Amino acid sequence: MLKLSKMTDYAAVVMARIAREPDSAHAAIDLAESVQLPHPTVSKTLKALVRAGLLESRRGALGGYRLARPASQITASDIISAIEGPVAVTECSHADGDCELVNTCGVADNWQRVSYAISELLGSVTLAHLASSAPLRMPVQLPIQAISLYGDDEPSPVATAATGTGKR
Amino acid sequence: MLKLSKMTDYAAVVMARIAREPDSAHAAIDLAESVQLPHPTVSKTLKALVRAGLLESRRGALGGYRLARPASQITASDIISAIEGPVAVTECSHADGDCELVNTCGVADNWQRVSYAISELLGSVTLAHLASSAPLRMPVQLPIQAISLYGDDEPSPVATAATGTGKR
DNA sequence: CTGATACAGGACTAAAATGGTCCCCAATTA
DNA sequence: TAATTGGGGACCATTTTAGTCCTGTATCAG
Repeated sequence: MLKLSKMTDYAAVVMARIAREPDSAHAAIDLAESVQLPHPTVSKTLKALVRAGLLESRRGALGGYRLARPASQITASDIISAIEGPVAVTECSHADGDCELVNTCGVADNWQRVSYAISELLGSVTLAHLASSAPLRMPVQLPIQAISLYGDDEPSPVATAATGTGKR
Repeated sequence: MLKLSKMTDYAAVVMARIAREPDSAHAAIDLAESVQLPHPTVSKTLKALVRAGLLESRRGALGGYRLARPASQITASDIISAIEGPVAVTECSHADGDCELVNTCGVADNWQRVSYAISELLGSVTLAHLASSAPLRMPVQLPIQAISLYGDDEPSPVATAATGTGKR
């Protein structure tokens, strides 16, 4: 399925909800009400988003949550990472070298690149996009044209970029 | 993490292994040996790949598995779907209308498009690519340029395409 | 025809991840 | 000072996942 967890799903919904009314603070209980989800669950999600630096919180009466930065500067990738950790398709996509099967695996490098491409894609979708009711236009036949085999002699610029990314 | 399951990971590794030697039949036990994974597990994975139509099997002595079609015509998306079902980022990405929160959610449509884009991306990576030792060149900054907001009045071609896809 | 090989299908178990709840504490404001 | 609201983490139930095993069936060699 390559599915996001429910918590991440909730996070996106709640973030979008806040993004549509960015100038006021939103109490967890109100958000829970407006998205029709149980309060404790929403609350837990919000805490994670604060910890990840995507939301700011204020306690006390009149407190609540608001975006830490404009919705156009928060990406789908940010939200996903906040809840489930860095985007990586396979265990070894983040290149820590702790997989003892690297030798017999034979696909690790290429998975890493795929992972990187997905990560880029998700990084290009902002919360402003998600919250918008105007549909996005996604690159329909684009990937097929863009992907091509790279010469053996020529070092791939993507390879180095991808390797440098996946810290954990 | 947006992570594939281990079984899917194994599936990719094993498929790649077979793809590198497409003209002979490969017994499960030999494959298990060569990728250093337990035999029953590899066997289970292979069965699933046969059921999905990606591999053909033959029983008996001299039997084993081989690709059902050329490696260039098997995609990463095929392999993932074979093990974990159709690629979908969220529960509602496959548009069956069985999510009672659609009204309060507000992001379903856009997640569907993201899901579709990822699916396309994975559909453009073939087993031949994965098995190749030559690194792929992935579209590094491409998605950012390709994604843009779509006018409200103009119906998005992607929207219709995506909706038609996610049968289960 | 017989026996060895190798896949098919599915039951089963153990371990881990996930979703969700609850409680007590700290900060803020009226 | 009291009411409100988030912070942190413990905790539990359920589901999912990974992995094993067993019984059956097709194929081939001799």
